Amino acid sequence: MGMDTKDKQLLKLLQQDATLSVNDLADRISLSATPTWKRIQRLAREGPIKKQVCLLDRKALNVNITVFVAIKTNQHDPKWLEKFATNVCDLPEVVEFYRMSGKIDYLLKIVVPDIEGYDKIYKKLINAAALYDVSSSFAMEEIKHTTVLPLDYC
Amino acid sequence: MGMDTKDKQLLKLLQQDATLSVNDLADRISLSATPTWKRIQRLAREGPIKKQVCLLDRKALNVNITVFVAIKTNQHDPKWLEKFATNVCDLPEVVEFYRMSGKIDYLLKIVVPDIEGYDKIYKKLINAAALYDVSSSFAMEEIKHTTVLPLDYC
DNA sequence: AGTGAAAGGTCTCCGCA
DNA sequence: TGCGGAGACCTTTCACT
Repeated sequence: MGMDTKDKQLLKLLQQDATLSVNDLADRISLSATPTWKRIQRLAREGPIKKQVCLLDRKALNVNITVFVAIKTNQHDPKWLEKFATNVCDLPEVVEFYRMSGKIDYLLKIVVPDIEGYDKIYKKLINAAALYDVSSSFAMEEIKHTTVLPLDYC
Repeated sequence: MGMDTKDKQLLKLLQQDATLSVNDLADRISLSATPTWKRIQRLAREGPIKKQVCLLDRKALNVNITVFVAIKTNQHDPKWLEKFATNVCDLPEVVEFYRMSGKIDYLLKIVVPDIEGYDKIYKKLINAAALYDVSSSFAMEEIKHTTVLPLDYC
C-alpha cells in the first residue's frame, strides 16, 4: 500500500502516543479531522497499524528481571517441536520467542520477579523440552526498550 | 500501591486492547463507568500504566529482519561507555539494548529490512564502539512477540 | 469505594468541492 | 483527496450513598 509523508507522520505520532485525539493529529500533520481520521482507519484496516495497547511498567508488576535463554537442540521432529513451541508460548513469562540461525536454535526472552522465579520457568522449559542444551544470560540494565519501529525503510 | 482483582483485570484487558471504552471495561469488570474510570486514572498516574501506543507491523514497515547483536568489550571507561550508549540509543533500528551479566557485555536487538540494512547498522556500531567484539544472530522466525506482561506476580 | 445523571468533547458519517 | 457540520457515542465531573 502506498504511504505518503502524512501517513508516516501519523504513524510516527501514534507509535509514541496513541492517546492523541484525531484533532490533535490533524493539526500536527496540517490536515483537517476527517481526512486524518480516514487515513488512520485505512492504516489500521489494510496498513501497518496492528493494535493499540497500554504498555505497563515491569517494576510495578514485579517482573523486573529480564533473562535471555538460548536453546540448542538436535531434535528436529516437527511434531515434537510444535508441541514444544505451544508449551513455551503458553508461558506468560516468555515475552519473545525466536527460531534462530547459527549455533543457537531458539532464543527466548523471559521476564521474572527474581532468581527463584527464573528457576521455576527454567524447570518448566526443560520439562517442555527435555534433553536440550539451555544457557541463560541475565540483563543487568535495560538501556533502551522501545516499541517504536523505524519508518525510514518504507 | 495496592492492586486488587479488578485493577488486575483492567490491566489485563488494557494490555491487550487499549481501544476498549470505559463502558466496555466497566461491564467486563462488573462495575459502573465512574469507578472504572477512576481506577484507570490511578493506574496511569501512580501505577503500572506507562503509556498507550499503536503497535505497527514490521513487515508493512519493511523491517522484517530481527538481529540480535552480542557485544563484548574490555573497555570500561565510564565516559566512553556513556558515549557509546548514547550513540547506540540514537539508532532507530536498535529497539532493545541491555547491559548483560556473564560473557556478553551488551545485547542489542535490531530490526532491518535486509542483510544490507544490517551491514549498515553493523558498520555504525563498530564505528561507535571501535575495537569491540561483535557477534550477530539472525532470527529466522518470530514465534512469539508480545508486549503483554504477566500479572501473576503482583 | 460505589452509583446515576448531566455536560462537555471526540469520533464518525454525510453531503459537497 | 480534501472540507465542514450534525448526530451519536464516550469521557469526565458532580451530587449523593
